[in-house]
Amino acid sequence: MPIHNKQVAEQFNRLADLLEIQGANTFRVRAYRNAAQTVESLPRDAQEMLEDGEDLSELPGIGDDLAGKIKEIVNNGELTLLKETEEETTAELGEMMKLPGVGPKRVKAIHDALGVESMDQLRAAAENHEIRELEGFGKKTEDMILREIDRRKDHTERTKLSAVDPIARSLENHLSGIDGVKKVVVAGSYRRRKETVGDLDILITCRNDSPVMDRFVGYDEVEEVVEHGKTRSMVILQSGLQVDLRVVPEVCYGAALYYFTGSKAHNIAVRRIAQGKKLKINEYGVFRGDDRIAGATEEEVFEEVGLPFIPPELRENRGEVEAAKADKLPKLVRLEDLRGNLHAHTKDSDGKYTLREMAEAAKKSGLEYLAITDHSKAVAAVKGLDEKRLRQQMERIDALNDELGGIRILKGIEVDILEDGSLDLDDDVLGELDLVVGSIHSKFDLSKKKQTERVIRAMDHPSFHILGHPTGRLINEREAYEIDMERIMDAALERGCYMELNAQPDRLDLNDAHCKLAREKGLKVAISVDAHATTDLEFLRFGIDQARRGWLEADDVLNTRKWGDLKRLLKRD
DNA sequence: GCCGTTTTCGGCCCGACTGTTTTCAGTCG
Repeated sequence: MPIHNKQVAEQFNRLADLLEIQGANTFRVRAYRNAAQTVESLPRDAQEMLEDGEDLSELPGIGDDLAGKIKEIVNNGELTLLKETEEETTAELGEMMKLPGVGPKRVKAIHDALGVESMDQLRAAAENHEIRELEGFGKKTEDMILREIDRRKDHTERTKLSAVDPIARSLENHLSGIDGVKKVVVAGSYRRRKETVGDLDILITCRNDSPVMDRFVGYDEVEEVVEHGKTRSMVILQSGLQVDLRVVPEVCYGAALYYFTGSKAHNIAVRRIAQGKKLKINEYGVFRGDDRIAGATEEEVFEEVGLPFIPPELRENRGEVEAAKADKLPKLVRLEDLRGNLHAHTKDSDGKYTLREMAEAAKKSGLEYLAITDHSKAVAAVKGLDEKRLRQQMERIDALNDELGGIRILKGIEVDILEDGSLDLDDDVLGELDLVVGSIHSKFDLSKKKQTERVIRAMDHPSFHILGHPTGRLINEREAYEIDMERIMDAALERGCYMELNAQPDRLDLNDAHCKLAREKGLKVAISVDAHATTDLEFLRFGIDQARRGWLEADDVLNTRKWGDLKRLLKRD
């Protein structure tokens, strides 16, 4: 049975929760949490790596013990230590710790004093006012526990970056307009442009007499004020999103921005380097002894630590600190580097606009080329094109290219990869196209081996160029299908095929780790919006965000090239 | 439990806010 990294990470996290309740060494607990994070962000399953004979103890934060435990989970599906700990401590206590305001000490106190072992019992104890009687607890804590139990159900998921973007922007506007406010910036995973965001961390600088904190907690969209302090406040918006606001002195702005941008793992790695130079970094600055020697800007902070500026998107402790030390940071691709888009639909299949409308929108947005890639006939539900309709569309594209100046429309298709790996259209017509994107839209549940071979067989086709949305995942909705990404990438390299980074904010597929893997292999990636409407062209920026998180440079991206150069790259022999 | 240009033992980030305290513990980020 395949065991995925997510399951390994889950077991480590559960174990960490329970150990914490038992009062285990906090650093031991942290070691499990760090390991969970490391494993989850690997581009390949640990199971595969083990099968290939790789030594997992070489991974950062994984020693002999944890490597052995990963092996145990992969081989047995479960971890003996976790099972034992769950028996000693009751598995559901770990769930209680996820309630905001309830940590290991309080769970243990409630459990020991009242015998509470489940969420239902916790609610009953709170409703019977048993909790407020405990030492160290009171009415407010009891009320909070009840409130958080109710909120828990609809508050578990992280929010997609694209959904958070407009919320963050209107908050920024609101705060910028308040009297005395100088700088406003959203830090955290939002600034790192992570595909999903847990909460918003906003930093501001302002005059001492600015009413910004009161105006923040009084913002229209605020549903609940969790904290309201002088330098820090926290609210929950009607959308369910949590927002933290911090007021920082101007001399500390850079240090605070750096600190609150994270990630935590990255910050710790850099702080270690600082320690080696007898420096201390915190949100107030870089200190030598009691002297603040930097802090007003992020650049200053990096300079004092002796590192070049590391772009926020890279700050995940995935090798960027080592790369910075060696002065080998990538020069990340930018939105303005993109010259074209290689995946777009029209009304001929499931797009919302005509060929001409899509072409004009692309031209207006400054693109030099746009590939029209409607669905093929297998996707009958969206009237996918057969050979005849595709040829008609190709003629219309030729005519449009003669008429329109300033943009080139490429004749393409998003052809279905059928279950056996064959393509859904005749070889002849595929050979006449400028661009063939091949995608999977059916049979998501094949075994990993079959799914992988299906895709490789599709890439054997001499007209195949780019694998569309390579894992099929939909963020928060559908898991990736089982596929051996490393084999797929190696096969693509051998055949002269490429990967798509689908920039639809619901997809962002390839993910960041896969992009990094592609780059390491020297496999180029197309950043494509998969546009179904003229307005979708805007989504290219989400693709760029993800590409940057995946360390991609302009040269690693197919569509940073002029059409003439791209055409040569697409030529297979 | 991890890790090593202070190292194989003894560190591992630390400050703000809240609620419960009457000087601080717990939690969070």
